[in-house]
Amino acid sequence: MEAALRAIAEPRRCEILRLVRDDELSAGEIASHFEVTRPAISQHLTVLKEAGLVHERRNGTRRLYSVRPEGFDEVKAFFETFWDERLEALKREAEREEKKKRGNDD
Amino acid sequence: MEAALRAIAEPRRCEILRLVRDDELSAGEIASHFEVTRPAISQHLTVLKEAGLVHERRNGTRRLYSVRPEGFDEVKAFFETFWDERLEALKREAEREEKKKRGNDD
DNA sequence: CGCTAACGTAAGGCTATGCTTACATATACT
DNA sequence: AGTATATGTAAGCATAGCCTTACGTTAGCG
Repeated sequence: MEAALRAIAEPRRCEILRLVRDDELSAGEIASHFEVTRPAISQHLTVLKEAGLVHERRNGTRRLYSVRPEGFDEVKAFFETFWDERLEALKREAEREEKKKRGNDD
Repeated sequence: MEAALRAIAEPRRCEILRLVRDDELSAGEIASHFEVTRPAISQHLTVLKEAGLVHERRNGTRRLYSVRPEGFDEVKAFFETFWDERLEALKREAEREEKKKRGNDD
């Protein structure tokens, strides 16, 4: 999870994700969209892959990258549960208040 | 947006967000939950505040922090539109394919 | 006022990270 | 086998980020 968030938080990687979101692109094609050198992009791709956000498929000497939706699902789930737990906590609090009120009616 | 993602991606800040998600806590109360020094937490709180993820309310000499749901909404919206745009792109691609197929029936 | 409590801010150290220039690897093609 | 193409990996540098200690600031209280 944390790896995925850190990976997405980097602007260049976020841009790469946009590129491979719609099309499956080779490392070279991806790199051609940026000003930085090819190795820099290669390193970003490694980070994204290890974070589970992209999928790598080899075809001959080329490596084709595409977005991996399951990785994003994980992040989305994090945000969902974050608020679910909040609601749970608020509900428990409300019940506690209710009980207190009934116990010693101040 | 990017600021919010970077802010959340940091483990300590993520933990802080969990703390102030359910309760409004003072800077000192938040700091007491961690091993690191109080100034370190203060700096994290500044980052979270500038990212729009927490709200600061002053009460006397204390500063009370609580989560700011709108900040999270922004991040959630990012993920939503990310996939919406993807679907749009896929749809356009499909239509292009369809047209091509009809044009020269190979 | 002077003092204390609860903070934020500044300056500096250390590590992580993003980038670059080499270099290594691996697949295809002749 | 020998060369070219597409790519990852290594080493090193510069900057950003997290932490600590020291100091500034603001609100309450005698």
